[in-house]
Amino acid sequence: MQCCIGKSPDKNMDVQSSTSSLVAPINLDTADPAVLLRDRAYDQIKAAIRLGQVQPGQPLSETRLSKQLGISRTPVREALQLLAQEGLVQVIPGRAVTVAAPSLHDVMDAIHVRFLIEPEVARLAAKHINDSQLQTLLNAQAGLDTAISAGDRTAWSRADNIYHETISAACSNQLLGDLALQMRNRVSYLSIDAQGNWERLVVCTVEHQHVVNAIENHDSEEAARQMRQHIEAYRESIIRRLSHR
Amino acid sequence: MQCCIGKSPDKNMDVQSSTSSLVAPINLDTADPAVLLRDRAYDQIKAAIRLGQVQPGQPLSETRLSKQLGISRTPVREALQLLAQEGLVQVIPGRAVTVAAPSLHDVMDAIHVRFLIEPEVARLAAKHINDSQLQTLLNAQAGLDTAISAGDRTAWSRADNIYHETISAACSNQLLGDLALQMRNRVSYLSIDAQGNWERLVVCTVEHQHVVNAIENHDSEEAARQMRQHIEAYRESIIRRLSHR
DNA sequence: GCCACACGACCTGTATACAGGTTGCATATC
DNA sequence: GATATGCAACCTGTATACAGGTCGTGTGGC
Repeated sequence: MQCCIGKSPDKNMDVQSSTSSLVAPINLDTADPAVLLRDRAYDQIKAAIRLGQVQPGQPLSETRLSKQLGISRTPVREALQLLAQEGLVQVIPGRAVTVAAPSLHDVMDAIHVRFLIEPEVARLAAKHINDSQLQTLLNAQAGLDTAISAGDRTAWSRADNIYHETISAACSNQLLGDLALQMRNRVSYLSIDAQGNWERLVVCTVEHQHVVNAIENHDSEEAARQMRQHIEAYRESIIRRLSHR
Repeated sequence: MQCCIGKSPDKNMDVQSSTSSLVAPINLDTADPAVLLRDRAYDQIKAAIRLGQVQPGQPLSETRLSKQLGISRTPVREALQLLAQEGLVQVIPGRAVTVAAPSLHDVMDAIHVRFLIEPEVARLAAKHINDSQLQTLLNAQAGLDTAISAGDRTAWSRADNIYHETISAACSNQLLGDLALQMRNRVSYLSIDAQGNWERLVVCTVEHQHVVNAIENHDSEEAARQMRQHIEAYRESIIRRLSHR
């Protein structure tokens, strides 16, 4: 049961109704009109899911979202369908759209795919990365280190995103890179992952460093090997966390 | 330039206009109303692309498709966005939607992903396939053989689809299986692939048989190995065909 | 004969309208 | 008090309306 869904809606307040706003309204005046509303809605909803502002299983009503974003249902609906295709939301036809709540089996399936894909992404990145991308990657790694020193989970997560996005972009196979990011996004917002214990983040940062080192040395095989180890450790950390409950 | 696009449309014939129908209209009376129009539009458009009834690069106007299918633009638009996500059509925002015309580089990227994914699909299928799926697979293989004997390309293609769909379904990782099918669909409609020379189809059928044998014997490693060889041969056949031009 | 420009058909992106269907609550009945 | 039933709000799926923008064609000027 969600706190703000059963509430009787104020019919007079047609925009930004009494429901607590899970997503910020889109400012139609200042925003670049060339960017489609659909894409902006997509970004906002995706961010809300990734930040945990809406929980897995929670319904995402098109009507409500369109009011909160200050746009019509059409672009919201299209954004939700994109997210459904990526596995972040689940559509129950004719009934509801909810934040996806993948089972443990689903999570393991996604990790399995990551295990197949990401070592190859790292291998290719080590071969094809350019100077600017390498600099971004090194900065991201530095960001991870800093976040660990500062004990800042949010900063770590931000740097981690840049880290993965940079490697995916550097692999010279856009399809493969996009798939890698998608597989990651499929599970990264789940509490099982996002709130991983601090010790794991520390270890993870070291693993990331190993991958970065290999990429910096353009050592493809080593990069793939390190990434494989990283995914394997990630998989085991999730299994361990589950068995602890 | 398409033959029927520049034609001045007959405003009076509001449905099924003079444009030659690339997709058959959806019969709203007989069809199951539980199936969404979006999904039926998706199936029809996808089939038209896969059958080569619309060529890569050719524009797919929402308006025209909705008239041809006898439904409104909304479900057509949603179907096109699904297809765009799967890489079968390309959206040029604000301008047009066209049948995707991937470059050689794009094709090679997709094959690279298949090379990573499909051997694992075969490996898992050999482990997890059930009796009914195995029977379907054996039937599909028999269909391939029959089609080769009869010299029937269409029948071969149909059996090939069932073959791949069955293996993907049998791999017990739905995400992985779906990805495998998607990667295949991304290129299978291209003339470079679909009209592969006959000799290749004969060899391909033998390769398929090797995979089937391994799966039937539940020999995972051998299934993976055979599938790897199959994809590699496929890749080389495409390179060979291109260098012949 | 060639180029610039204006017009018009068409198309996409977005908003809104309409038609079922579902869900949950309140009331009535046993 | 527990269960059945009816109602009302809401929601999705689909259709339609509206607002720009794009592209090709045809005409006028040079």
